[in-house]
Amino acid sequence: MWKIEAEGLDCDYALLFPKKEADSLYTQLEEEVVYLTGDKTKIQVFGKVYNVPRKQATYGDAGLTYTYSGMSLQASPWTPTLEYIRDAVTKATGQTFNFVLINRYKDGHDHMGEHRDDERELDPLCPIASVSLGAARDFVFRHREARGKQCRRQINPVKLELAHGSLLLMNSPTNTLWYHSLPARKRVLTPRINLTFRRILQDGKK
DNA sequence: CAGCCAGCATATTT
DNA sequence: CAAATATGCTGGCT
Repeated sequence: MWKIEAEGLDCDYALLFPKKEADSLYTQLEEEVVYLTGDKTKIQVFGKVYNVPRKQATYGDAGLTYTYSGMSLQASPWTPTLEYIRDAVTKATGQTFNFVLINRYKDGHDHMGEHRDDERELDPLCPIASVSLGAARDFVFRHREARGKQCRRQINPVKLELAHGSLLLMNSPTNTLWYHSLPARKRVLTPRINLTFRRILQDGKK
């Protein structure tokens, strides 16, 4: 397990699963996970509607709802594989989670834009655990004050590669001060499944 | 070289 | 004010 640190950024990175186990978890998830369809695959940004450039699914404890970008997503009940991964993350980090957002990037064209995980129902003090399975992908952090043409400060972005079977733990206050993204990588031809384990507050108020 | 790719600023309206 | 988007531009690499 090693530390990734910068001003206001605090992450831990580790290989959680050896290759063989990661392979079988990946295969099981490809069979088990049911991704969102219909309206839930659309997103509205700057007044325009787009198809989300990846597939998404939400699992978690009964009754939990996760809201972002104006849509409300209900958690499906945990599958055995997801429980297994969740418990492995808890064992490695000492943190407990009641929800997981799954993003599936079918190849290097699928991606995710710059954002922070600052939803209302997330406790900003709880870390978010990101498990990667499948194709390795680059991952980029940028400080919020180092964005835009006339940014206040010059702070270098932090880049890393998320490997098959890896765990990235994003600790407070990383998610408040830094944006992160999964840029497109046209040369990547195979899928990556990413699971971000979170703790959602029951009565989400911030 | 030409074509592709990556990085980054910007669009626009709720 | 800020946005889990795409696009257009620049500059670099193959």
